[in-house]
Amino acid sequence: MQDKINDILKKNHLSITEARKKILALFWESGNAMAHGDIEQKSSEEFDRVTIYRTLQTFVEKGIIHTIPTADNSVRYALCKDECGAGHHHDDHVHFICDDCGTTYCIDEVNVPKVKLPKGFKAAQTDLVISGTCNKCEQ
Amino acid sequence: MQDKINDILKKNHLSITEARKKILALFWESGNAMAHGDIEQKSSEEFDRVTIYRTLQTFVEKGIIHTIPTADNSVRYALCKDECGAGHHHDDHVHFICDDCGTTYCIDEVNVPKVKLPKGFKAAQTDLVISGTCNKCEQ
DNA sequence: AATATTTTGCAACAAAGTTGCATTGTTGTA
DNA sequence: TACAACAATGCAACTTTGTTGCAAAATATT
Repeated sequence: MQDKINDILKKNHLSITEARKKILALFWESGNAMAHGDIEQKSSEEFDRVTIYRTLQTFVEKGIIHTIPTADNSVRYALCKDECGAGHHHDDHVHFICDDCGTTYCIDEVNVPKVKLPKGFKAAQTDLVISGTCNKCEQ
Repeated sequence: MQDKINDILKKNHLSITEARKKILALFWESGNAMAHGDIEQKSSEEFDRVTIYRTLQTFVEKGIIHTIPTADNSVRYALCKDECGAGHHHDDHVHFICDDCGTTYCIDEVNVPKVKLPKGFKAAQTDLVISGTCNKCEQ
């Protein structure tokens, strides 16, 4: 996995640093989306808060991760599909946020339907955000 | 309009106060979604920041307004359809956020398609968030 | 290995949101 | 309408979240 991570960083002309390797690895291990706070905790204060902010920002700019809209104000990040292995890039995402445990899932099986917008509106990105109860939290 | 506003507040067992009347009126006048900051500006610092936070929170709890997920971390609020006059309540929303001017539109003409989720996932709310260029910002 | 470039951590700051409590405003009742 | 009960507001202090500039450290380039 370390090789894969190095590849991604090289491909994006980024220096290979401890912080970037660790944070990328965290995304892989978790599988789900993570908020800044999650990363801060999971890296057990190994890196400065500022470094994490800047790393996430860099990753978003390079298209390695993407932000997920949430109704509360917590920004969450997840690996872009490109980097998930599927190998095709697109800007449409379906995400499921569990109201119980807060976990954010990327739902890849579902396609975002094309929406016909009123005249003059041009879509650049479409996010379908579904909240409810996940399969771990249902009784 | 003042009557309508009073009705809504009464119906929800809320005291009729200046702050609530003014903030509800702002939502009507604007037509679009508003962030906390917008409200603070538009009420020209008539009310304490804390009052605005608490009022918005109360309105959300009572189902008078709802939050809109956004990819940046700005929480936005909009009137629920119930209170918009359409008279039917549902938890599915289509919103358009302009990357240029930042305006958030509630797109009512479009229906959120029902999405089939993996086993064990139960949807409570579905938000379709589209970002791009609005009809005022296109050249 | 030495230099150029990039990244990091620190400090200081700005913005956003929260909490407790005394004061004020609103409501229901006599 | 006046009074008591209750709810909402404003203030102050605080926490959390995110940003910026700059020197020190790590990484890349030759």
